[in-house]
Amino acid sequence: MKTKKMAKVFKALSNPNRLKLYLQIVKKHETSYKTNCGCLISDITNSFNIGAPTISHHLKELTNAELIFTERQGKYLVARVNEEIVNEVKELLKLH
Amino acid sequence: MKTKKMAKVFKALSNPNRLKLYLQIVKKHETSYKTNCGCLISDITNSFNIGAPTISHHLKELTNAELIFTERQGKYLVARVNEEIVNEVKELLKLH
DNA sequence: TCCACAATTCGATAAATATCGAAGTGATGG
DNA sequence: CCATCACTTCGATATTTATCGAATTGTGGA
Repeated sequence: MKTKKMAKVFKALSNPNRLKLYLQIVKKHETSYKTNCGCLISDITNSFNIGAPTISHHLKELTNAELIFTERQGKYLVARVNEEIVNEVKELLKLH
Repeated sequence: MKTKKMAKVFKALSNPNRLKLYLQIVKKHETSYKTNCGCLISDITNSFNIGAPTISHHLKELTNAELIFTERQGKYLVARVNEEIVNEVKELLKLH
């Protein structure tokens, strides 16, 4: 069932704060594209007016929907965009 | 705030049944593209195993997110896809 | 070793939502 | 007219969810 998986992706993007979070990760991802160094979450956290537990929760949702990958680098958490799934979304929304 | 509007669109697509509903409308839309005759809801309703009130609710959500337009034609309700907003979504998800 | 910092887990709560059945509306065909 | 059909509205309910503060874990630097 592809719709179910896609619905999950849309749900992950359906909260304004979480969408903003995702877009930030995308943006950082682009900025650091050559080095592929990913995106430090702590940088983002400070620019949001929601608490760290909530950020953590949102990241888990994004990860669960396979929109991002996260990886621990020592003290910090690094996020990377999964471009594959974005392409699936665009494919689904293709109009003729 | 564009993210808020887009989050609403994603929320509208975040329920599996509602996504399926939307995709059906898209499909019918394509089928009847030349005649631009839109999509009869009652046709769709019968192929879903959820009640009419729920369908009605979902249609309102899709309309509210501006993903579709609906129009009454006598006894029936006709739905049309708003291609404009799909393009906005694709624009937002554009990776570089 | 201990402190400060980044992030997670836990428990709680208020708000949103998907779905239903029953009742209501409005158009059509007999 | 009246019955039927397509859809909507209403009221209820169970589930999900966004967010918080407090406590916890784990890492690196002093």
